[in-house]
Amino acid sequence: MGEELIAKKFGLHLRALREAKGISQEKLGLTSDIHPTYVSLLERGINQPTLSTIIALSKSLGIEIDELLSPFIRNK
Amino acid sequence: MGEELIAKKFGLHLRALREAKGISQEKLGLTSDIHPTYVSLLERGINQPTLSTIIALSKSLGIEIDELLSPFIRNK
DNA sequence: TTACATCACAGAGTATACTCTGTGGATTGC
DNA sequence: GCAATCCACAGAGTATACTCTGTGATGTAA
Repeated sequence: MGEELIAKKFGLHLRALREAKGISQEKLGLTSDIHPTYVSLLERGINQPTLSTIIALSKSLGIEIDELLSPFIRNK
Repeated sequence: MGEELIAKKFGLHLRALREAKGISQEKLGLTSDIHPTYVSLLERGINQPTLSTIIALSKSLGIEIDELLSPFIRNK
């Protein structure tokens, strides 16, 4: 799987999870200590997150890491 | 959780998984297309992986992502 | 001893993750 | 109309992820 595809899949899933929570990129950025413009970059699949970013996002979204990364895990 | 602690926890776990498989950093690097010296940096907790690196490592180790990231997932 | 495997580590370079400031478009509600 | 919210996006900067080459230490086996 190419890196671009990985970033796109992650971004779409992140956006879906955030919208399911009904919060804005701005608010997600505040609670996760990630710059809102970077949340936008992640959701659009332009950049891909590092481990600490993944952890911060899942914590801020109130979900486990394997749910945030479920598109990359079989049988989930 | 600080970024350094995250990198250290990940590194220790990665090393344990690799040694459990009985393969060298060199071989893991070859099969995952990650430079062996970088595998060393990850295992020593000096750097932390991006999502694509996490995916490449788990695939090369023959495990799922949530097993590679289990130190950061509750109830695992 | 020699040779080989495995790894830590340094140093230098490139690519990209991430921050920050700002602009502007598309809503929505007053 | 105006104001406010939400977001895409540009541009510039800093931090760090990642590659590559090389050296040396350790252990093990011929």
